[in-house]
Amino acid sequence: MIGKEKEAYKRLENCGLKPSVQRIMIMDYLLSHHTHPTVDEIYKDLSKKYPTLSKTTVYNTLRLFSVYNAAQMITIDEHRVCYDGITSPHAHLLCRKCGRIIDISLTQLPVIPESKIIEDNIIDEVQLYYKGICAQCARRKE
Amino acid sequence: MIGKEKEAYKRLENCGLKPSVQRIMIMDYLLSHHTHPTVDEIYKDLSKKYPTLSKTTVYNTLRLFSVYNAAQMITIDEHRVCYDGITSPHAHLLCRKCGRIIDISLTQLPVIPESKIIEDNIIDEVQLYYKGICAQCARRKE
DNA sequence: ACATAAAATTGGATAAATTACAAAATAAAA
DNA sequence: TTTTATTTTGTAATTTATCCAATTTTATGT
Repeated sequence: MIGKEKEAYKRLENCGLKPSVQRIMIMDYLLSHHTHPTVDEIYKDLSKKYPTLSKTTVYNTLRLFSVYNAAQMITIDEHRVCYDGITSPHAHLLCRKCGRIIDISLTQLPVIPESKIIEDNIIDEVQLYYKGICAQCARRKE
Repeated sequence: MIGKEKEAYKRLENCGLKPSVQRIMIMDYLLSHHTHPTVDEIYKDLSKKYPTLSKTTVYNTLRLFSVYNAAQMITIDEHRVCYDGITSPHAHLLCRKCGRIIDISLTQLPVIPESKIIEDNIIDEVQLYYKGICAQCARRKE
């Protein structure tokens, strides 16, 4: 296993997931592409190097990651689910112009506890989504 | 037009939307069902009383509502989009047990501005999603 | 190491959600 | 009323995601 994949391997271990070739490959993709990729993007990219990879495996694996908190499932886009290898809390912005999903730091924002009881509901996951125009597109406008 | 639909009519007017029969019907449904219904639920219910209603119309109309801020589009559930006739800011909880979407008041929670510039990004919509177990299911557990 | 059991992956079929689009109906304007 | 614009409808097509049985890989016990 090459060095780059060490981190992926560790993440899987830490989350209690057996590190198969496919899981390492997919986790490594998430850790080296902070673009909030879709299943299809990951599948298309990885199947270049590993042609027997099944799309079902990509679906199953990413879902598994999100259940085991090894990755975040993002549902900001009504059309498709995206994934994020960064599991520390932060918000996401969907740009209505370019369609990209941008990370927004929570440092200046109200801190939202990851786990909490609110009105007797037991919360185990929080997602804060913004929609609008990203900084890049806002500049390009003029 | 019966009294119940007056509110729907007004909401459409206020949001700059022409009040057609279908739009009033769909808006009225949202205003009298605070269950965060899916397109399919709305379509199935309304087509009982109005059999020629097209599902495409329901899709188009709800999308229109969300663009004109006459309703909220909710993408907390990865499988389908839901709609909410309440446009004032509040959070949503998806219960992992019963699948319902529950409204969570923001009064005790950090206030999240509806419109703001964050790190040069222009924000025009905010969605705060929680996942976990709703109070009802949590009680039922024992 | 070998046989067996368990877990993970594969790929094709299938299902569900959503959109495209052109025709028909309705409403608005001239 | 005629014309024009808007809205609705219904079918077909697309996209996303899941099901499932066969295969492959990994783990377990002898």
